[in-house]
Amino acid sequence: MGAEALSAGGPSGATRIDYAAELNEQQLAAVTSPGGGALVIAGAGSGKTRTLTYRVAWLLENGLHPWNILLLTFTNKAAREMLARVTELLGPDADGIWGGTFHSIGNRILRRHAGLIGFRPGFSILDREDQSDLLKSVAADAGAPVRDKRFPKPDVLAELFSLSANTGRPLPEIVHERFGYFEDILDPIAAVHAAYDRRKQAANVMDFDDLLLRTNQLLASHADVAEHYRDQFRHVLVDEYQDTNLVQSELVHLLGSKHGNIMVVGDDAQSIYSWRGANFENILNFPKRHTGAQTYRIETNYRSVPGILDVANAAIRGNVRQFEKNLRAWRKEGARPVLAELPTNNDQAAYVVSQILELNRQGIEFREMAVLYRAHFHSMEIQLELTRRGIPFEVTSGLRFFEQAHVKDVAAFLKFAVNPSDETAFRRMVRLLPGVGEKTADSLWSAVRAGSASPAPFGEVLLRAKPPSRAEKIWSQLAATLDEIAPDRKPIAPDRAIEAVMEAVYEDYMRAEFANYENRREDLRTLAGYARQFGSTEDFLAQVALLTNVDGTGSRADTETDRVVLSSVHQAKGLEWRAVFVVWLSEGMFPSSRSVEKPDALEEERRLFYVAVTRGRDHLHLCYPQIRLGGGYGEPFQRRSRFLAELPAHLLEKPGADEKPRAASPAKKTGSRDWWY
DNA sequence: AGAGTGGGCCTTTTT
DNA sequence: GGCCCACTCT
Repeated sequence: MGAEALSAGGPSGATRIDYAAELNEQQLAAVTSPGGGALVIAGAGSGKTRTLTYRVAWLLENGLHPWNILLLTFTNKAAREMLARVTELLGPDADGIWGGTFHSIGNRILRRHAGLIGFRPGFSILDREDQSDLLKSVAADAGAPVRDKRFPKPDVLAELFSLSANTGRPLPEIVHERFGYFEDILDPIAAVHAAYDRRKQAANVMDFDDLLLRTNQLLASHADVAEHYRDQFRHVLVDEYQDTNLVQSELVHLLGSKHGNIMVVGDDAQSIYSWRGANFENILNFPKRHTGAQTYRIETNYRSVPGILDVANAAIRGNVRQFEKNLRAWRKEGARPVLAELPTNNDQAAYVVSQILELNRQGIEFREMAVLYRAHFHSMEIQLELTRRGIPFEVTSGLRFFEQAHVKDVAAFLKFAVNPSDETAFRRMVRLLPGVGEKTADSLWSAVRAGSASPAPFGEVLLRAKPPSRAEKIWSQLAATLDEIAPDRKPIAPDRAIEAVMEAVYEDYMRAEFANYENRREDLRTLAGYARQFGSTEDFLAQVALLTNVDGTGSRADTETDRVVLSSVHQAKGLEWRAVFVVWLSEGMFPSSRSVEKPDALEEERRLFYVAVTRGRDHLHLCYPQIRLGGGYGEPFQRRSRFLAELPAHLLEKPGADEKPRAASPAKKTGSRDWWY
């Protein structure tokens, strides 16, 4: 199946890429797979992205039209990188591939056919914060006991509903399994759930989960639409398959089943997102689901020195449920990983920083080094120490560009102008006005709601509501602004709309509200510049919702680029550094105390450790403190992580003589455990 | 509505 | 040790 598309030879004639020379044998086998189901198990650092991009190039060179390829990724970053690399290989011949995140592809399909499932094409997208805002209002209206301390907060509700959506399992099951303490209030929770769905439909808004669920619903209920896309996508390729959830694998199946050419690439050993619904079974069961599927393994690691890979292979051995595999080192020699046991967390920080300085003296740039940890608060002392010693660093956390309040505020005006049923946007917008809080926003919305669906000018519609006297003047200004950015309800270009909103109301607001007004104004200027490339405000808003990345905006880009990276292991996936420090390898930290009693969760922690270890190219330091100082809660005495205990001792070295940890108490390991508790 | 205070809680995160 | 939330007071 599908092979007929590939055998004819490309219309453009001569092959330009020498696949056999540029790929190793295992990569080549996957790249030139005849079609049908294909599972590519790609170990860490084995050239997974390379394989996938060459596969796309190979398909195109063999005559497939770009339009017939669907390339699904998990993140925007991966999508961009992949498409850029294909373009690098083939140039404009690659234009027209359907590539992107699951959500963006869902969005693209739904924009065309939303009408068939009770939405209108101009629907807006709720991000997590919008979702919480709406849920708060829905819960109150649905008569849920929100004043009861035990009733879940909007964020928790969102988590619950999302987990149910992404795992395809009914709410009661999710509650029973993960939120047992809510079981006796399941009824009101379910009522909120149902009301939330109705409210979204009425407001013509979708949350992130809807972009997947509704796409599946559309394809399952409208055979003609499904057939159209099934025809089109002769080859479906999926990256990071181990992180897909049930809904996503369903979508892959719905779109790829006609031609059956589905290639999924992933590494079961790096599946670290089950807690948010990823289904590790997808990759384990792929061969069963797609009978006749070929399995390809790519196991040569080009990244790390052999010593690091020995540790990685030993680390993952403790897991039961996995495809058997063994990373083979391509590199021949290098330093052995170091096990650094430090007396306290402060010593740990001092050790890491002194090692960073030492490696820097040896010629490794700061940006080539990373400190990885299980949870963000583990980085505290390291940050202090780096600051103290004047070493530049960056922390990969915090708000993303499009999640910042001022960006979302301005977007709310545009959202409402495009979709006047969007009550979340309306609420956000009016709450910027003086004297308007939650209650007033409610009453304003009920006054405006009916008219907002009519084609009347906003000036007229908003007149029906009575704002607090303090806000009367600005109220008419708001109406005028809305009519300015959507005269006759037709939105103008997004960049001009942003400028209009800033000029009319938002600049004044920012100046009064934010100490860093200048920076924020600069952000919005950047946003307007970014918006210029979009044909319509609707497209722009969909992108803003889906693309939560900061990069590419860079208005306030730090000039210092040589910085040590501090990152959670989750966020480090897919990246690599010459030197990697893994800190807080103690029981209860890594693995997290919440996971130690659940075997599945513990296996995931172990995979996480595997991910951490395999980020390092030349140097790896595994660190843990024996005593935790200064921490407010929990046990001060730390025990070495079981993940370290599982490693054969000969794989690890003691810290080098020149940078010995300060206190030298030769720690007793076993036998003295009772002493700790 | 908004500022101020005390109590409880404390992974990981993309879209 | 610090943040977020709920509650109180103005």
